[in-house]
Amino acid sequence: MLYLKKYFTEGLIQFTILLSLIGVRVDLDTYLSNQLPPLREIILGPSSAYTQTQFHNLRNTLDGYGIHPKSVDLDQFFTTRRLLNQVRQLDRLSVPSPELSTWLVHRDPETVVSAASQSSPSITLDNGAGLEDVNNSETPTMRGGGGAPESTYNPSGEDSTLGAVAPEDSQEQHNRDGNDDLTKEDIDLIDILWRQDIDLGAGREVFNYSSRQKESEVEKPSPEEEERAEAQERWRNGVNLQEAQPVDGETGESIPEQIPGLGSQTSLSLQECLRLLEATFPFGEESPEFPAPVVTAELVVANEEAPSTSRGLPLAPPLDLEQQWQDIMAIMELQEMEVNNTSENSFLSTTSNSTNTSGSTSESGSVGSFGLTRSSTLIHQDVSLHQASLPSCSQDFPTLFNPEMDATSTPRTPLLRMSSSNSSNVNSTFGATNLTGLFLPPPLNSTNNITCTPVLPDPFSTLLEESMLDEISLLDLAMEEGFNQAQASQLEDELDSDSGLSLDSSHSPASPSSSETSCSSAASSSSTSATFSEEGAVGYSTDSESAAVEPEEGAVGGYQPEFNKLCRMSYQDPSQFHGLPQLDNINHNHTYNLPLSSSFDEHLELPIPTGKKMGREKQSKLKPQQDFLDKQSSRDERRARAMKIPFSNEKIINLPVEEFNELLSKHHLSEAQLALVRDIRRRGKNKMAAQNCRKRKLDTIINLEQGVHDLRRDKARLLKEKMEFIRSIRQMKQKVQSLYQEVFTQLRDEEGQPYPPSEYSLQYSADGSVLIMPRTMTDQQTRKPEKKQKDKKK
DNA sequence: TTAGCCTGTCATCCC
DNA sequence: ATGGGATGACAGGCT
Repeated sequence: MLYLKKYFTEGLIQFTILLSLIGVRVDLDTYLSNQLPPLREIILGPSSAYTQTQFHNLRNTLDGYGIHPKSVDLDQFFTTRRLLNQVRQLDRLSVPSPELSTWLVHRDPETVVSAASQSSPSITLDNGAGLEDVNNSETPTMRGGGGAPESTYNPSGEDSTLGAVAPEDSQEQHNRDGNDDLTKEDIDLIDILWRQDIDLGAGREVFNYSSRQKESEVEKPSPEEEERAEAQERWRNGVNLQEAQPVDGETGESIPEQIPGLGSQTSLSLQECLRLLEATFPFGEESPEFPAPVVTAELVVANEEAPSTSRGLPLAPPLDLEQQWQDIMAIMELQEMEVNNTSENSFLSTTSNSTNTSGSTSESGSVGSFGLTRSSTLIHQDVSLHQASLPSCSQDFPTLFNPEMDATSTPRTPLLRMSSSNSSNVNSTFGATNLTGLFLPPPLNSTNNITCTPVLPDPFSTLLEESMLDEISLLDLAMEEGFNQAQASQLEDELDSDSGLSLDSSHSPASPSSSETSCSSAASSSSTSATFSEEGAVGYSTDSESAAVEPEEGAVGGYQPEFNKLCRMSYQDPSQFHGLPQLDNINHNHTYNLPLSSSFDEHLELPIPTGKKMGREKQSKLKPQQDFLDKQSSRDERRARAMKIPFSNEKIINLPVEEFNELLSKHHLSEAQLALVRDIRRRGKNKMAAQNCRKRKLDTIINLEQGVHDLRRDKARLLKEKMEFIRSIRQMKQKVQSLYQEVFTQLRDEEGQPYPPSEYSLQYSADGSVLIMPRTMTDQQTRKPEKKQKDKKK
């Protein structure tokens, strides 16, 4: 029971942490019953996957997670997994560069070439004419990947995938060389951005904070500081933009108190919203002006609570960029599920093409990064850039760079018109492919248009901001619940980085959840071949790994170290393999650490390993290394051989206790031999136990990763819902406000004079009637609860 | 040469 | 008391 408790505790604690971090209350039962069967196994107890004799059955499943992490074909599986993880990482990291390169490509082929070779700083994204000119000639290049003189891009799907990440190689390398924190990407982006500022001759003052950082960057600011700066700037921009909205700053302060539910409730029903609205937005309480949106109020709160942490800036970045992007990415993922309209090829063509272009020289690479990094920093500053990149859907959301998301970026023609340098062009630019339609329900979109100032005309900006604000509110919530910001972020960092897990929820073409698993399963099912070793383990190697074995060595039965790699697992129950069609023809050797002599003497029930089952490297190594082989034989094998143990290590280890004792009684062994045999048995058992233990750990990690992915998705969905509700609330508030104005202006006192709004206001009474009251009275009534709430906050 | 990973082994706890 | 499973820690080999 203890281990069960342990599993439960482990899973529960980690998920509790996750949930607390995310700020989403999730019904665990739902996950246990529906979404996370593996998790259920973890929490409720060890599953069959944890027993040595049954996880073979899982080999047959198509799901990658069905392949047990320590299954015998896991060599192939994890090799594939590692590679795919790398690709996945590249995919994430690369998002920026390819996108930017595309910009250059579209601007002008010759310019691109020159940019690639000379890193021309004269390139400006505001040059609309250039983009227009290239429109006709460039479109086929984007789609087909051919024709572009500077492109060496291979249009094949696989290559395009890899090609798309080619420039990220350096990034990946960089990542590998540096620390492995996820936020490193952001740091890299910032770094590139700064370099681009200089390269393009852009005034540093364009990036208020970044430029200041840049000036001091000669002294090499730490990556953490850079990241903070980035987040800070984004956040401050979010603040400014929010404040720029037609919002009454005075009223904005009271709103958060009025709608406390929003902070702790990430999912509100419409009725709840209405109820909240009614309950918290009494008529006439405030000035007739429209009160500040809730999100703004939350921002204010965050602003007040966030201590200044760096460089005298008053505001600290309340949220993690990576987290931010992942959230949005998850939202996009959600959208992707709703709008399943992909066009990977054209997307990949574009990215790959641009990849090659930007990758031709280092300068061009940095130039290629310009668009993304710049936009990522200037999402709220440079409207034209930002909007211009929106059709591809990736400039604002670099980590969302995802072919599956290409539904939003499929039309290329608008992209070529993205030369608009003012916000008025946005609507025409988006035209039929307006992302708003994908992202927001039409009514909400209209709401957005109503409530947003021209500063924020496009839905992505709003979305991003709101997502950020949601993050803020969630963090606030977390802090209210006992998490301080540092703890929360630290925890998140630990979860995202230190664990070594890729919590990336992106669904790239190399997405682990799909391609990786299918790849591995395919490899294991289609090209597996059974291998047998002296250790008695059954191994599987793919064709690529298969090679001939030296017959004499097989006959000798020497334990081959490399061979061991294919035969890491020892299994006790060969019957588990029966019933698996693709494994029917597999012979099984369940000996374990079989001593050479005994294996020869007893002629175990297993065939001599054939050369086919040996790895290629083995071939090259085995021949000249007969002595080496002996050395590499397991110590127990050698000991058993030396002690002339008359039976195999496999028997020593795997026989049941009764049979084992019987075996010992049959052979008259010396004390030393008996001790050795028992040691061999103990070590063999422990070895398998260790394998299972590690396997279990891996399983847990994988399941947790999946769980995190699911939670992120849920979080994104909830955030999206919340945003929609907020928009609805805004809309309703506006309606209420207009109604209020209309009613108020029509009211007349006994003398037929209108009531001055500064002295009177309308109040809802409990019975639904509307009263006009002097403001002095309403102030007295409303201040009391305000005070109470303020006290509560403290 | 070094770091990271993998595996085997030991010690220990627990059932 | 014994066997054995689970797991942290460590060492050695490999890449």
